[in-house]
Amino acid sequence: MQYLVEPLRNYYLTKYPIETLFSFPITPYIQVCQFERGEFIFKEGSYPEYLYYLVEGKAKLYVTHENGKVSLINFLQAPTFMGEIELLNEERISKAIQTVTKVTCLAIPIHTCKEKLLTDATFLRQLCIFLSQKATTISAKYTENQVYPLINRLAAFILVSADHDFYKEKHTEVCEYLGVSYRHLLHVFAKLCEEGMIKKQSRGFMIVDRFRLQQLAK
Amino acid sequence: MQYLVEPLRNYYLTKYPIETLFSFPITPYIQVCQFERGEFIFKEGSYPEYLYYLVEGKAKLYVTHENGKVSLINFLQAPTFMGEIELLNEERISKAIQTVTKVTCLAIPIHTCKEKLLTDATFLRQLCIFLSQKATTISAKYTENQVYPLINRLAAFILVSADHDFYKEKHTEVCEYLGVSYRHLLHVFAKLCEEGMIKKQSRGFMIVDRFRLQQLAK
DNA sequence: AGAAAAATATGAGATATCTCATATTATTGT
DNA sequence: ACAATAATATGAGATATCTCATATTTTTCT
Repeated sequence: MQYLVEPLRNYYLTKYPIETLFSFPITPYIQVCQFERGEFIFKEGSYPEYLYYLVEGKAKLYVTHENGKVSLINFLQAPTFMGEIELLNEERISKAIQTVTKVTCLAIPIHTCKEKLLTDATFLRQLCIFLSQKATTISAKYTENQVYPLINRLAAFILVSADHDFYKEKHTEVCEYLGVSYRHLLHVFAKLCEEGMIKKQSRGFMIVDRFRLQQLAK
Repeated sequence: MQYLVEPLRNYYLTKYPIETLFSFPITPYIQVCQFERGEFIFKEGSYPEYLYYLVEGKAKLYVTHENGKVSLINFLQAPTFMGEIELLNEERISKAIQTVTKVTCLAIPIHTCKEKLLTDATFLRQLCIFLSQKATTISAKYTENQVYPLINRLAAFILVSADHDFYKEKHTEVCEYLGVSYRHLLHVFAKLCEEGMIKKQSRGFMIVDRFRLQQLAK
């Protein structure tokens, strides 16, 4: 991870104006930082020093269970806060965040800003909206996981993540996200191919029958 | 549902002081209302008129899927807000809330109070804390659902919900809460009995080997 | 460029969970 | 008190999903 200095710092602050989320001038407090692909933004167990606002790149939020299995709770994409739960509850970090691509964040130091933040109605309102949407998304995802078999959820996932009818996500990430074993994920991919809805290519799958895929996804 | 009048209204307002959650005097706006067991507090699809604060009783929050299955997302117990997500996002209600016992709520009319609420830092901060805890609870529940088979989760559930080593929850509710079929829930109860960890009684189960149950629950 | 690590692939067998059918018992409303 | 409704119970068979083992290919690091 590295902190950006001027003029780069200012470039990002201008490109992603964050002041509107606060009722006081936040810019002087903010550091702009970049994480390499694969770096950890938060590790389970520590206390966060910054509240981050992700502006570029993609990261994943996950938890490691006692039995060693990992659940990928969500992919995080701009714009999103990270570390807000710990800010509110003075807790240790219970979920790791690791970048998937190079990531740029605006970092608000908790030590110096906490009091200001927790009494700022503008910020708190934004945070409420953000948190409520997060809760809604997560609970929707998991109730669906529970009620539909993988073939339906995978059809839906292929549709939302394909770009120009071409799907190329990593199986290793997707099986954690959808909460199934790697093996089973491949079984179901094979089935969708057999049924002629998608077709395997060198580095991904081509959607060949969008209509039937949509029906499966419901 | 019925609204309580004085002196009962005042009795509840005194017993459950809610003013501390706001920076302005909220009491004049509040109605106290009671729902009978089994009544709906929210039905999917409508817009809420009140933000409720549950002070007595127990309710369940659930969602009905397109395939007709129902997921019980969470049991709601005092103290908790209901309808806060719709207040923040101006959305239709996407999750039904039905009471499990008789329920008493403090009801804040959205129509008259919305602006005041959404600019009140004290309230917003409380709501942020509430929402973040809700998000944490729900995501913990579902990631566990996904990673542990029912026998482990049921062991844990029996331990937390038993009273003096006696478990007497309704199977019909529990299978929805744990996200499995009724049939499968009973299979696993039978298994725990066979293994001698619990023992069936006329209207519930007695815990007879707490230690092994705890090991299963991990 | 070569070694190490990560991702992909596939088989075989086990098990967790579901669907549907049907019967009995308890609870609730009138 | 009785009818209606909800909850409990159990069997049989299907299927969704997991575990483990192992091989190949691709990507990353030095």
